[in-house]
Amino acid sequence: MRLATWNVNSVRQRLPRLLAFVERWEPDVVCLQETKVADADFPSEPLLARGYSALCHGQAGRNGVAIVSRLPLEEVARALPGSPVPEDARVLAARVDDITVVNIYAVNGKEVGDPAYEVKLAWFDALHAWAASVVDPAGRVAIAGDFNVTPDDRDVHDPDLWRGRNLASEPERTRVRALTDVGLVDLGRRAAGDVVGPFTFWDYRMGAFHRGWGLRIDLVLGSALVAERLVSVEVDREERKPTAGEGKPSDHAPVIVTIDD
DNA sequence: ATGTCACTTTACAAGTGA
Repeated sequence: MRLATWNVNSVRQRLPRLLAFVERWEPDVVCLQETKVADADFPSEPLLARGYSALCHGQAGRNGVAIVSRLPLEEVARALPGSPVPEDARVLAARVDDITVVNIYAVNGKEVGDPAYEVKLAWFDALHAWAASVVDPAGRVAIAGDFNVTPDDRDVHDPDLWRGRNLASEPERTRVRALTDVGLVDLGRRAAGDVVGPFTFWDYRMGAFHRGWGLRIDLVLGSALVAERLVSVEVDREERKPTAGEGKPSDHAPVIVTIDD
């Protein structure tokens, strides 16, 4: 199975690139974040024409997640129990083949000290509690999405600059470690080994992509039975370039995970 | 560190969230 995750920053703005992406990679499943569209306005038809159905949990203008698949999808959940922001569309889970795919768009947190940062930590606590009760350690589970956290300093272009700041602070990293302690493996890090990156996000401002100022915040966590079948994890870095396709790029690059069937 | 982008609104500019 080929499973991708991509924060598209508006699925309608990114539609030509999304269609080109599925034709280029032929993924079985794509988890999208920041679709920024109500379910009724999700662009299902051009995806259906390419053999992909979509399950969406959206809202107008902000947040929004969707799972796009060429394999049958069976919805498992569309809410995070105990979320401090229950009105936000941030979670969607579905059964695909023999894998439970959980698509998440984590709270950004703005900056350490901001009330939104405390909401972020509480949101991860709710995710951990839910995962600990729902994720069957003996089952096949993948939690994919925009975590808005760099798991450690290898995931940051300049650790000294980022030390202690939102996206790199210790309390958020502790929350992500709590998820891996449930028995989930960070597949991107396992595939890459002990190197810097590969990054998946570059801010739109300051020419961050051109300057290499990236972060690895788009992750796929897999249960043991998924991790043992891991073949590869790739980042479609080309897709972040303004010249890579029609229209402007998202500030995130897609991550593509291949798992042996 | 913030040189941009996408969205919204009693809309033709400014605020917001990232």
